[in-house]
Amino acid sequence: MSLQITLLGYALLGLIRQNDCSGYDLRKTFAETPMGTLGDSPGAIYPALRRLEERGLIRSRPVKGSVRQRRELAITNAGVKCLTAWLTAKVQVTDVMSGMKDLMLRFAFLDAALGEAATLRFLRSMEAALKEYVPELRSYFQSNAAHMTSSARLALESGILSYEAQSRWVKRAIEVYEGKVEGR
Amino acid sequence: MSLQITLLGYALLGLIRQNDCSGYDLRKTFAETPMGTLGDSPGAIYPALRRLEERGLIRSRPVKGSVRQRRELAITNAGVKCLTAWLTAKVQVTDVMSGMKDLMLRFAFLDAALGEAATLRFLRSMEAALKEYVPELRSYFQSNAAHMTSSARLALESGILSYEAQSRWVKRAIEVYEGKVEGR
DNA sequence: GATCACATGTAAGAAGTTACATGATTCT
DNA sequence: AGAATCATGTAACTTCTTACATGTGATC
Repeated sequence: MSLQITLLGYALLGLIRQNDCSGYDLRKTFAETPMGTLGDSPGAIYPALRRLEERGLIRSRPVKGSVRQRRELAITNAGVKCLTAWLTAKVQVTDVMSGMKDLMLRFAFLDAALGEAATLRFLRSMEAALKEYVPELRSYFQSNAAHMTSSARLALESGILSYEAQSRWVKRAIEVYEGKVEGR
Repeated sequence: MSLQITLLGYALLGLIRQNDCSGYDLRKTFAETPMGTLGDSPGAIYPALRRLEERGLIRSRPVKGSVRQRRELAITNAGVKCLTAWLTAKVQVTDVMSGMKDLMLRFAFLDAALGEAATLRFLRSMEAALKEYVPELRSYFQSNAAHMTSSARLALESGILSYEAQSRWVKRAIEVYEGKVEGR
């Protein structure tokens, strides 16, 4: 039973952990922030919430005081545990390969949920994965650039540049958090 | 009827246009190139190919000479038309918002399929979309950075940096193609 | 009185994932 | 002979998209 939780599911879980809120509030959050690309349609959010509740990761109850029909959502202990497992999982090369979106969502929730030391561990793990992947990409580029069209070559270069930009960002972020963790 | 074609569908269409090939060849391509993230499972590819054929965008026929049971795929006129429409569509801000993956796939196919002038048009369209989106992101950052956690702030910065890296790349790519188009 | 914002959902259908199924051919 | 590779597919399941459905309270 249960098995995997989608990115949308984790996003909902992470937001609910930060503040108890309603499904409608969550939709608004998606609509108004750069997280919007995760899907802001009720047809995705409400079923995802129901699944989280079925799995015991959140609890919902109608709000008494309110005149409107509003259900307030709260994370459970099991939910916190599940979110933590996701947040602390080692960053694999395949995670980096499939794009930064998932990783950045994890990172955005990290320090509020688990503190600075955990955030730093995440960043170092991400740095290691990038250090493994970027040379792979570069070596693919060097072997294949010759027989690719200009645009395909440039497209690949764009990917490499973007991972290099991520690498620089990660380095800077580590410095920021090293300062925080050490400087107490 | 028919309606939309997924990114995987366009990827298949684009690859078949470049070289007639089999489903197995396509799987190998996905497995061996950085395009792999589009999905290399037979359960995705074969149904996607069937849909393309049902819509008249590709044709398949068993290869006679070959001993193995192998179907060779070829693009039809309708397929070329459909691919061209996708490749030449104006880049919207929403396209940029949902990530560079789709756009870079389009770009990778562009010059072999439609030549340098079309590639340049695409790049300029993409540049315009980025010029609209990056300031939006920056302004969101400025309004909200104050009440965000450090990690959420850094995550957003990472997104901004990555779009800025894209902007620089696009500028350089435009220069490359301007040289090509003018320098004849 | 109508329309907008709040608030929650369902229904139909498309597409992807994982795992399985099948069979031929080449390599060891 | 057995294993790996070539080659094509199906089945069950999960999830997302788009569009619709429903109803309240506030605003014009």
